[in-house]
Amino acid sequence: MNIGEAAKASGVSAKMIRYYESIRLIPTAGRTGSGYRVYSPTEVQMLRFIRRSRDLGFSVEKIEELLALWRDRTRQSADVKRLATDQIDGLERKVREMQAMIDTLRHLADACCGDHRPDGPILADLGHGVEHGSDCTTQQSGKAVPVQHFHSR
Amino acid sequence: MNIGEAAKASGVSAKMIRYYESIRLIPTAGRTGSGYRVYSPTEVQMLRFIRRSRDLGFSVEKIEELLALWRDRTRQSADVKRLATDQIDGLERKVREMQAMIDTLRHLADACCGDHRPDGPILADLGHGVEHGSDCTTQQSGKAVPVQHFHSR
DNA sequence: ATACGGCTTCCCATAATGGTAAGGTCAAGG
DNA sequence: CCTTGACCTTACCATTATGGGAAGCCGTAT
Repeated sequence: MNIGEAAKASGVSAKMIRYYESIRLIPTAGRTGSGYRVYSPTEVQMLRFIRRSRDLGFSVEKIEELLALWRDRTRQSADVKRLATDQIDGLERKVREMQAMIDTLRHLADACCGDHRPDGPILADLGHGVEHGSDCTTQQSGKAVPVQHFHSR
Repeated sequence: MNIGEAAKASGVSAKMIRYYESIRLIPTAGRTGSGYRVYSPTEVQMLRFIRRSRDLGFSVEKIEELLALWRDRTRQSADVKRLATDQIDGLERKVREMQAMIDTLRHLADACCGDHRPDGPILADLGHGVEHGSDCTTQQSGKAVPVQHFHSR
């Protein structure tokens, strides 16, 4: 199996397979005489494992741990469970942060009539913080909350 | 006001102020004779506007639009409202995706006893269990859902 | 033989931010 | 007057995970 076939079979792009090899997430692939990488079904399976883990939001760093557990015959399911619940906690924290942003934005949008007046409360609020007596105080201390930014893909 | 004071007053790091200038999000700052950047209260206010918008999850690209509206005296509040609701929609979509990940993970974690048995269902599911003889029926669609990855900061 | 498609490596780009290094500047104190 | 320390400047590098592209080799079908 060459890299293209392995990519199709695993759902991981050839580019990413090479990348995973370069960062040693996966072992160095074997080569044909002419230098083509070759993959066994076992390696494709590992790629699928990685792919699925990425789909579940695990970072490459976490996947390294998961792979170690996967390979380790002496692993204990509690270890795996801990990784999973940590991941859940992280995701839930992010969800809460985003929900807070949504609440504030909805509050601002509701106060904005969407009409043709030359000024709405949103920009004023953004510029001056709390104004108009609005209680957009979901914004806590002066310290910034780590924020995720999203680009549509 | 030099860059350090402007940073403190706006909550935007000096590093990021220079970055915003370099990408032309903010106009080129004035300089003292010796080359120090100087900031007026108006510019500090713009930085605060940016900072608050970032806190609400707007990308720099979106903030460019918001700033244009902020500066444009002929702006219509409907335009601002549209940006806000678009942002809400994007955030909600991401929340739904993450919730789906959480559900899947919780399902896996619940099925995992957290005990000392040398194997749990999580790894088998992630890897499609080929190694341990289970079938591949846990596999869903081959198409990936766009996924966010989170690093704790 | 030739063309096409797949493979290789290497370099570049993304978004937003932090870090570091080498050097100039300013204000206070000896 | 000179030193010290805090602050400023630019420039470069790193991060995460991924895609794009070029230049060149390889394999197969016509």
